[in-house]
Amino acid sequence: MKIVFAGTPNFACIPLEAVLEAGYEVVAVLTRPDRPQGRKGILTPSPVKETALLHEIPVLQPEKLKTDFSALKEAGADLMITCAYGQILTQEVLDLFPLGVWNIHASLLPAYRGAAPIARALIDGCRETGVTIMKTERGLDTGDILLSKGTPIYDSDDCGTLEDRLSRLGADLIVEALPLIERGPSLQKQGEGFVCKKVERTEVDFSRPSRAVSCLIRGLSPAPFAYARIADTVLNFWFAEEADCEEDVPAGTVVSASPKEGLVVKCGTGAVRITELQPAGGRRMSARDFLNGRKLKEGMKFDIPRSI
RNA sequence: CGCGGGGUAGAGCAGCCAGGUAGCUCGUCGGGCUCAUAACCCGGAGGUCGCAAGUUCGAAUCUUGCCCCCGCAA
Repeated sequence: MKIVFAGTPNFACIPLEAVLEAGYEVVAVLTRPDRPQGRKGILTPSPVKETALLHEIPVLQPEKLKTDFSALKEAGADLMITCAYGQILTQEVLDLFPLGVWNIHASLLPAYRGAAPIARALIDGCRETGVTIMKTERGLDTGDILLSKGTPIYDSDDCGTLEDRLSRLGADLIVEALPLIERGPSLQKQGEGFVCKKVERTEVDFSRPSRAVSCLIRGLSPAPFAYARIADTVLNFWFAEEADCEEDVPAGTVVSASPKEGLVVKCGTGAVRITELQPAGGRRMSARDFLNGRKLKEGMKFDIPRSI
């Protein structure tokens, strides 16, 4: 069975390697074109491309798949696996594969269809999410479901750790799914679901409840980050946990700023303890290290963004 | 030429503008106090001040060039 693997970000790398390790013949990898990255605008290949090159698999990266899929056709694969590829597939492309196109999606469909299911589930405070293998159709993640598996979301998770776990889960599931697909699987239709939007860099609104703040921070870490302003500077937050707070002070007030107690900020209800952060121009550091520089004192107040 | 911050002890920072003894918080090591401690007190070790050249009697500090790290924006 010849397979094309379509994917772009890190999330797709482990599934790709799993498919290879399981002994399948991946005849080509489809990924988005190299993009300029960082301050210097260096042209950077996608993580999936790097993985493909490592395994000496031909890489296809059309700017517009919609009009430029001749190379994909020539690959002559029986089946395509998609995993966060990043371009919409047309019916013409879907029809290229006798055994169909199958998607690895990082949510328990039909919840969290779309762009940023992992971050969104975390931000929304979900206690569980998962991975779904389903048939890729023209609709946005609406195809019939073949397999799915859940995993708990812990308070110790951020988007990075959760993505990593889901990526491994997706790898296991796709390896489990391929034999089923060859045999002609039975599928389950999706129920009523919803689409989630891409995540953006977001200013923390400390007037919200502590859990909402903590989930936002963790959901946007390690990118694109929840941030806040204080004392004429911007802090990116890498990690936060909920904390107790008896004090009756306005939301956004720094309740504790000692290396021992950590950086505790009052929220609308409760408080959060920022444990990992990054000042503008600086490296990521523990709150302890940050506070050792004595930049913050108790009683100072974070800006609260205007109502959204 | 997109905008900007930074490189000083193991960590996080101050000192630089107005050149002249290497400072703070923490960690670490040793000692003390204590029933005890992550608490408190005393003491110690630990630094090519990113690199190079220049100015100067004297440079972390001023000048020039270079290297590296990072935030925003794309």
